[in-house]
Amino acid sequence: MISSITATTGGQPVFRRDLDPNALRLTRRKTINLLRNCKNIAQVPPIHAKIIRTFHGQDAFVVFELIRICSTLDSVDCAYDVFRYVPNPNVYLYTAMIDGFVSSNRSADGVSLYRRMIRDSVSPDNYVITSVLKACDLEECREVHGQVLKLGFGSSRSVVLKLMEVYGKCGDLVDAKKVFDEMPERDEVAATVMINCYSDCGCVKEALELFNDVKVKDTVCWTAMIDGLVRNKEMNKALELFREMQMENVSVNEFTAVCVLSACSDLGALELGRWVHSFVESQRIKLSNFVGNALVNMYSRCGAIYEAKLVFKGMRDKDVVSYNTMISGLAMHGESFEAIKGFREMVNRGFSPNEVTLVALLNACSHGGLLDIGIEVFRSMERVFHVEPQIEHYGCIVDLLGRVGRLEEAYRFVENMPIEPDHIMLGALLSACKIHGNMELGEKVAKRLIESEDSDSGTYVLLSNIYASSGKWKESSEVRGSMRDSGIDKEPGCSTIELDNQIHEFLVGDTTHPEKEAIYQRLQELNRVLKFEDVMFVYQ
DNA sequence: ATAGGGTTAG
Repeated sequence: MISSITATTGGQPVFRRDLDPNALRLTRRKTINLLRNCKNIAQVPPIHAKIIRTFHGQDAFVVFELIRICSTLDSVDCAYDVFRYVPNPNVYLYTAMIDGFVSSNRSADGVSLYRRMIRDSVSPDNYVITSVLKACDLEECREVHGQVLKLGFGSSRSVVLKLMEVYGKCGDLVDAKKVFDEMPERDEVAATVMINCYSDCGCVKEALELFNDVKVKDTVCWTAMIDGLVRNKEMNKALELFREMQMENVSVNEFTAVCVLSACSDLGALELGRWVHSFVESQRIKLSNFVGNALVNMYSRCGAIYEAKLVFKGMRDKDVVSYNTMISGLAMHGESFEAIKGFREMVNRGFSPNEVTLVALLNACSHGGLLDIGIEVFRSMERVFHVEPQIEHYGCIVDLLGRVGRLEEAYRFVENMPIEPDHIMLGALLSACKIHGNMELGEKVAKRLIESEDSDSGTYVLLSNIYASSGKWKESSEVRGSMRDSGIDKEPGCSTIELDNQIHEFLVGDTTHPEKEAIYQRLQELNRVLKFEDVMFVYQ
């Protein structure tokens, strides 16, 4: 990217003499349109060069557009290169730049730019305040809140709504509620934001109470409540609310469909998912990428990989998320080579794989036992795809080594990693130790897990099983005992299954289902089949 | 010229 400069000769800016105000306006219009049509950051530099020639990088309207385009094209550094050479940026430019930082997950840069703006005595408006609030943590939010009151933006609707939202996101329900209560007209929009605050803080009960108090609820309000329930893992309640919504004749849109599909994915509610699919088609709800991706995800996670592929194939403007969803689904179903094929197609079509793509691809390798490919992918992550390996990627490699039985190597890998292992990674290693019968290493890993205090009941159970299977009965029962003492055995395992549009829920040790005898008998049969298949697999 | 309630991948 070319750096914008103020062209000077002997200290004086040079302006093109042949541009009268009308011509300037026309050129500005044309340039902005050119910028808006850019699909790729590579198309921007020639236009930028022209902007420097024509406007000397000083026309706020054009620069504003330039900053926004660079940001939307995932090139916030280019946007900043433009911004930092503007001598006295106005509040519009600050807003665009802060927004750019926020959407690239660079909140700290957004906040410090806002501070610089205040220091440079540029008066904030309600737009820039809502922008910077998105970047704030709790302390910064309080600071901006103070300024808001001092500067008289306390009655700006968008500012107040954003303040509530950020307080909620930061877990400060008290202040969110305070702002809400102080609003002169608490309409359904404000209530929707407050419902989200409750959901963000895990207060489902309060969210539902407020929801029930809202007199006239529109699609957005219903959708927010359904989504809040989904995010808090109250799937059945979410689906119940969805049915209620339709009985109240509130129209369902693509947002609602995506939320419900996400609930179906979690519950494995294939039939309801299919129903939402046909509902989307019959209601002519826009089959956007959001909906398409949610459908692909729902079908894969409900075990219907064929239908997932069908939806995926039918999507015309697939994006990175579409590919990631499909590759993850294929990996989940053990179709490792299909997943790799999907990855190749994605790269060939010019998409840049991101960190999620690489997790999916590594998972595919792991599930297929493709050690060499997996290691190769991991090694090329940074060099070829410019993705810095995160804990999830390291975890995939540990999983991969563990699965193929190279446990010592996996342990060495963990010890040599530049980051600390988390309980998920150690848990994967632990179960690999159990599967491959490496008791010494298993014991070492389990102890490390329990010391880290991040362990769940599963760790204790596995450690106790490891002791039991090597005849160390005393140690085994001691582990069970310390599990009870630590109160960690309280979390009940839960699973659900959908049958004839009914979601059946089962808790660990649950014997309340009317058909429990038939269910447990069938379970035992399945266990025998699985054991047999496992043995066959080993001796193949 | 800008924002202002709800969505997908691990």
